[in-house]
Amino acid sequence: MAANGRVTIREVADRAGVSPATVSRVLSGNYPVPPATRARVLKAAQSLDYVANAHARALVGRGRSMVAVVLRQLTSPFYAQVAEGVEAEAADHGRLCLVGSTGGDPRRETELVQLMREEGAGLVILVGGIVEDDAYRERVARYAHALKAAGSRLVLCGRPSPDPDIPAVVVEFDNEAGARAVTSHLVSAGHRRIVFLGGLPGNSALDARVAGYRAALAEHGIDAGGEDVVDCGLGRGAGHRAMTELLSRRSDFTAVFAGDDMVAAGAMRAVTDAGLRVPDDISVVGYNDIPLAQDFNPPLTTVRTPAEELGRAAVRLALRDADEWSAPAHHVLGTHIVVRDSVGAPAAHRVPHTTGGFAPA
Amino acid sequence: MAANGRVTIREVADRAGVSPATVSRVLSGNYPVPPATRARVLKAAQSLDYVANAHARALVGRGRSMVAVVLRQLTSPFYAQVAEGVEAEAADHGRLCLVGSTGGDPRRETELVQLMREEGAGLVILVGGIVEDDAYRERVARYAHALKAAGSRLVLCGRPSPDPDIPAVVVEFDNEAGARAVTSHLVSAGHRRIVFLGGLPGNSALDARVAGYRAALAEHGIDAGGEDVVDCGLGRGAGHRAMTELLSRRSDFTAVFAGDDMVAAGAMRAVTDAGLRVPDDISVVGYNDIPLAQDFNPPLTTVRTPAEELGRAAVRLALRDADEWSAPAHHVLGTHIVVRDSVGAPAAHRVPHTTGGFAPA
DNA sequence: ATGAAAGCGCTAACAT
DNA sequence: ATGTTAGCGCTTTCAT
Repeated sequence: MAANGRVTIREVADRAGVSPATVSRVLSGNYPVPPATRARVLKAAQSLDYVANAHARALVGRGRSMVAVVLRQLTSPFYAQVAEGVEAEAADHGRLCLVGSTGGDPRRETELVQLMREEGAGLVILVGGIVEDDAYRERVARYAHALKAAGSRLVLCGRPSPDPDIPAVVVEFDNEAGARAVTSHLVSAGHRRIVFLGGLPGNSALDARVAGYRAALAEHGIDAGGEDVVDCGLGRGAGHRAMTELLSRRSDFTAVFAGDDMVAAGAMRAVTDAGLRVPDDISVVGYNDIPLAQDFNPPLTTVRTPAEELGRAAVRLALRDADEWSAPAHHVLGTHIVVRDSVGAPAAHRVPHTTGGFAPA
Repeated sequence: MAANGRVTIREVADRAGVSPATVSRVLSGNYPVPPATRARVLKAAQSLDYVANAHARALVGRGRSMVAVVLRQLTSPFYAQVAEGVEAEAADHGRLCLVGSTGGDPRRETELVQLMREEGAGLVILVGGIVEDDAYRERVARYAHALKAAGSRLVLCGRPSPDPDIPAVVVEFDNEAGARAVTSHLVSAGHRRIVFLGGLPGNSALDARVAGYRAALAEHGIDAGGEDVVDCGLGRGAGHRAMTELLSRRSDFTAVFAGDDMVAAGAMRAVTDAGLRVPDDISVVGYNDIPLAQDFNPPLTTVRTPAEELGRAAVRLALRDADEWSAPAHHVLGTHIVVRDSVGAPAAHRVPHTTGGFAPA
């Protein structure tokens, strides 16, 4: 037995009365071995409960490399779905899945990419929108080139490539189209004053949603003052706080477009806390269609983004890409709006008065 | 450059004009090296963008082993929280985290444990309740011994050890106490006929909750017929289906204790669909206190199980255990009930009539 | 058909 | 202070 306690191929060989080379041949199965010896070796391996040492295999270039996912957090329903998709597709390809969460800290992200490189991950998947500043662009370019040099691939999942020339596979949603669709839905229901809750300037995903929201408004000839997007960021808490404050300051809007479903959850709770009702007093739409969106009060009208498929596509494309030595792929997945009960006609009593004494934080 | 494209320690050595051993010494930092050479080596490594090969390190026994989590699925809010705790604590110990989901398939579980063994994971954490049959007990014993033989540890997280003698660390909640507490809460509110929705015979966690529920009822001198626990299993869908059916068949109960919050979500939706209200017509309590429980309609009274702490404790204890070569640890984490708005007084119009024509499925 | 030997990238005695 | 050597567990020529 090896020093660390693991059974080695050597011991199996001894037990079976053959050389390590022969054991390797039957275990790898890529070389013809007479059934008799083959059986003997297999029996020896089984009785010793032998498991191959993945590190040794990797060292000689025979290991299946791992798929690494780096995300902000696992407990966000959206990220969890993406991670699940990644894991499932990785499993389908016989790969193990390494995860790391950053909590949104760029330093931790760099550290994780480094660790994944040490580990020889074949795919490093960065998931979720982030604020795209110069430092970020520079970082991503570094990751991509370093990974490529080592024969691995960087995958940007749910965020655009900062530069089309960096060697990264990107898979994302058309956030702008989705946002335009829900906004139009709100307008069709009669709403004219719609606030966007949950902007995060610099964040690619949110910026695109804001752009879609503005585009839809413009299409319908509605003039949305800049003050109609509240940059409170994401998360249930942020939505609750921002909505509470908004309610105390303004009464000129009849609908809110939440940056994502968690923000919508917080916002709806704030509406209820204020003694108002959704959708009678205020309509709300969200984004992502997390599994529990149908259990909100009322069930939430939102945009369905196939999160699990995003994760699956990330590994599928990157793996295919790696096999074919082809050019970096760029895929965008479609989204669609799912109508439930959180949108109604605008409340008659909430009259628009453009001079609402409101100023952006 | 190595065949696979990675920069090796050899190249760094050449570039710095020293031997590989010297490079190793400065990089590992566990051996005094004069500042001058040290700087030279560091510069060379940096300019070559060298990253150590974790496999080579692991092979010589110098790698930090990984922490592996095996769970049913990542998208369950409860499991996601546990996984997040595991990842966080692993990170705090400088360990990377490997995940695998089984979808509840024992064969996949075995396969994953095997892969984790190949990978040399120092900790293999099995999370979540399962149905405990003989095959399961036998499997877990095998895992535990195999892992121990290789110097690793098996951790049972949120499930009891099938046998106190197997070398596994176990960390779990006192499900019975938690269930007894919420049940008592319901009884204190005046409820006498409470159905338990979401039993799953053989599943350790659910069985314990059912036991706690029965114990509380017995304490209060209430005779719960065996027909008051509905074995519909977990998940939102199961809860919705079971509750819908229950509502169509019986009207003699005034409260339901859902096996977990997702079941509660489905059940509450079913109540609403039936034109009834929570808690006016029927009171509902859940289990786990997932983050969105406060956003249910109405906010859910439930039992808080510190899921993230469960995950953290799993790795903390197992790592400590491994260091000290001490005996297998067994920890149970406390839970507490959090009161929100889903429990009210029993509806006067829902009169108990014990002969409800109801028969268990 | 199967064994012996070299080597993957790294670290740790053991020299010098 | 630093280089040389051996060897971790495995696969794979190259012999036999």
